[in-house]
Amino acid sequence: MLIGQVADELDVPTRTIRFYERKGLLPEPERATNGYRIYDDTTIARLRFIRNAQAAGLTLAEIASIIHVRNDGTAPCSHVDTLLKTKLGEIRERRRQLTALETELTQLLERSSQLDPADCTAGEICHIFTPSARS
Amino acid sequence: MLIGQVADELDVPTRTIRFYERKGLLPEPERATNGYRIYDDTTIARLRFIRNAQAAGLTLAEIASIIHVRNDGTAPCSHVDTLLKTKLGEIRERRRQLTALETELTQLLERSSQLDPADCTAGEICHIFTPSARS
DNA sequence: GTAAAGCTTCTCCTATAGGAGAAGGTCAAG
DNA sequence: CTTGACCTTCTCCTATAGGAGAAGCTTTAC
Repeated sequence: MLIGQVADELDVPTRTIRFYERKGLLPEPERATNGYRIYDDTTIARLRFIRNAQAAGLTLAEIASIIHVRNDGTAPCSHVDTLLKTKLGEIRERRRQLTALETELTQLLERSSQLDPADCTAGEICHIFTPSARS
Repeated sequence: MLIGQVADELDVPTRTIRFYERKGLLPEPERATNGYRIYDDTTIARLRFIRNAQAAGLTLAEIASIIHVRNDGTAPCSHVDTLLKTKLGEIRERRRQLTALETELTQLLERSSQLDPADCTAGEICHIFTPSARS
């Protein structure tokens, strides 16, 4: 298959396939005599794997690390397990931050609804952000 | 004050102050005869404002837009209010996504704990991500 | 035979918020 | 008079996941 056919089948831009190759996510493909890349079904499977891993929130660098372990001849399962656990921790932490930010924003909006723009001076730019002195 | 003093007072790198100036977040300061930037307390206030707005999750571009409105002579309160509401929506959406991702990851990890690495074949890279056929 | 579509490589660009280093001018203290 | 600390501008680099365009082959179709 040529790159365009692979691209069509998976609905991925050809640019992305070359990009993955540069990043080490796809092996260097064979070339036809004219220099065109030639792929087989293993590439399709590989691209599907990448997509699944991305859906789990892994970055391309992390996905690449999985592939490298596999290329070393080892089943990357335990590595994947570690990655997923770490990722889960990151997501929970990020979610905690967003929750805090949501609270903060809600308070600012509440505050905003009670302030009069006429009281907003140039020096503070906008008094919605000015820490209130109320104890 | 010279840039280093401002930097020390707010615990911000001097590079960041120049960076904000380039981005239009700080006005071009006066210069001493030797070319050094000279600041007064309004700059300190401005930097505090930027920090508060950043803490509310606004990007520097959004903060710049607030400052521009203020520079046009208008109280930016309603603009800020709109920005904050939009931001709140974004945060909620992002949080929803993260929640979904957390569920997905939890399931993958559950799955991982039940799979045997010995069954993981090279073609699929790692079978943890292989969609299970179980109905 | 020519036009369109597909392929190749090259380089730069996007947004985000700065960080890093180079090369040089300036200023205060010893 | 020199050293160290401070300031100046310039340019490139970080991570993320590609997107965009240029210039040039090749292949397919009419």
